[in-house]
Amino acid sequence: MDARQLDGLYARLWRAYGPQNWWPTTDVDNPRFEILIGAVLTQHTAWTQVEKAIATLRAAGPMTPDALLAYGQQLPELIREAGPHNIKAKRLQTLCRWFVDNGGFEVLDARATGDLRAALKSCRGIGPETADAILVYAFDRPQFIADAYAFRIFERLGLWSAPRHYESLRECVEQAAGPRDSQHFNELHALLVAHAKRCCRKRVPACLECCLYDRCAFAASQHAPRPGRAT
DNA sequence: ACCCAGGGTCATA
DNA sequence: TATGACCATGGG
Repeated sequence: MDARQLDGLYARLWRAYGPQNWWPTTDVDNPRFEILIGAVLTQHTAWTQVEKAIATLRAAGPMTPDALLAYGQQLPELIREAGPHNIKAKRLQTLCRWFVDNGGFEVLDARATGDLRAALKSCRGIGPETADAILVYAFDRPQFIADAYAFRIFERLGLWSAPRHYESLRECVEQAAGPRDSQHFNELHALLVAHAKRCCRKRVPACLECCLYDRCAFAASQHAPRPGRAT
């Protein structure tokens, strides 16, 4: 994967889907903290479910780390609709404890990206992808989020064939992208998710409605035609 | 009745 | 290091 291929993909995604305005938040007072919560809640869980859990949390009280910690053992019930809620309640409270103990945004904003990333990952339940999502959307750091959608799309475009190792794809894309603004990675990830949801579903292995085919919004793409298909 | 979702951890071998 | 089980609710 080189810069031309990556830029070409980005341009086609942008043309097809336009600005995604991520990360979606509902809290006008402290949207940044809500991103941390949403990043944990959305682990292996549909975003529609996360919205419900966040709405329940907001109805219960302020979305602050202290409030979430104070819920104690009743936090799981408040986020019940977000998939594995018992585990996620613990992860949220671990993250809240870390956030408070490390001085909140005021202090965290001053830390170098690599250091901040390592600190986030030291929390149980915060893996590489969740850490990068938080870095991009809550801390405006330029990181590529190498999620399952990214692997699926890059594989189907012939831009990735190695094993699905998170750091490998992240480094490869960041290398190809070159020096970029956080907004670029913000939009790139959101566009990949938008495209995956629209026409790269998991159960369509041949990618019949994906960008390799004329019927898709990506039809004008410049990548090589599919083998066995008329040019 | 399945498969899947904006993952991560832990126990095995 | 590399799989598999597990979490657990709701939509397609």
